[in-house]
Amino acid sequence: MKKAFTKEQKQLARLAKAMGHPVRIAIIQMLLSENCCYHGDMSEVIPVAKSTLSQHLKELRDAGIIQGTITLPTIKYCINKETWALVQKLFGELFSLEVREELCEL
Amino acid sequence: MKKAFTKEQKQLARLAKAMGHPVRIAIIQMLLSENCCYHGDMSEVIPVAKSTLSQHLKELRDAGIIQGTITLPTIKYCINKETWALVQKLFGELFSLEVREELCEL
DNA sequence: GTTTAATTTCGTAATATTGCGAACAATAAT
DNA sequence: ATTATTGTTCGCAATATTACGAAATTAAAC
Repeated sequence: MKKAFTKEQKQLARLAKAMGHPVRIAIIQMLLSENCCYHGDMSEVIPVAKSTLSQHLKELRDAGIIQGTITLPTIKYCINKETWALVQKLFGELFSLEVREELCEL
Repeated sequence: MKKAFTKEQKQLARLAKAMGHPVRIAIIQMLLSENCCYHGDMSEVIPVAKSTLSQHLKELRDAGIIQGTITLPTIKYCINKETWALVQKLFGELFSLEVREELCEL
């Protein structure tokens, strides 16, 4: 029987997709290791035009993975802790499924 | 200084991207829980046309996450254990970076 | 009030993704 | 030989992604 996708499948796919680009991985790593930083900080390190960086920041924001606080003229970005906890939970659940040995030879 | 992306950033992005669709999450979950199965088995459960399912299987194959063995007239799919271990390692490294509390209020 | 700084939004182009049904393999069964 | 069975590939259309520079935004600094 065909079933619609579960909420968790959709969430996981959404979050994985948001992480599916080197620029966005770099942003996430930077925010995780430095906790908070600004567009400009990231722009100095990540090899992409500023406007492109903005687009990637927006996608991570839309996925809920990061959040920004306006402290004009800059914007401070950081990881959204709730969403990040969800990311860890959902991927953790997937990783907890053990790959059985027996049946999987090529 | 702008740096090119590291190999790991590119790998992680590639793998995340491959997981960034509900159909592909469903495939991965099914292969993890049943270890191996056939296109037909998945087609009965996953709400998408067979040709579309094939495309998603191909993408997961191209990313190295799954592999298929031909046992005509069927093809048996299963998780690629090496790649799956890499997925766990790379995401694990990302998750091991703790989100610091202090600086991240909205 | 004009300039400066930091970032986003707009416009645009190139490419990629997603989805479907129809047509195509490749073999087993009749 | 013909017909099922199981998947894949093809052709096509709609939409989304990625990228860049130029223009717009917003408020502080002069």
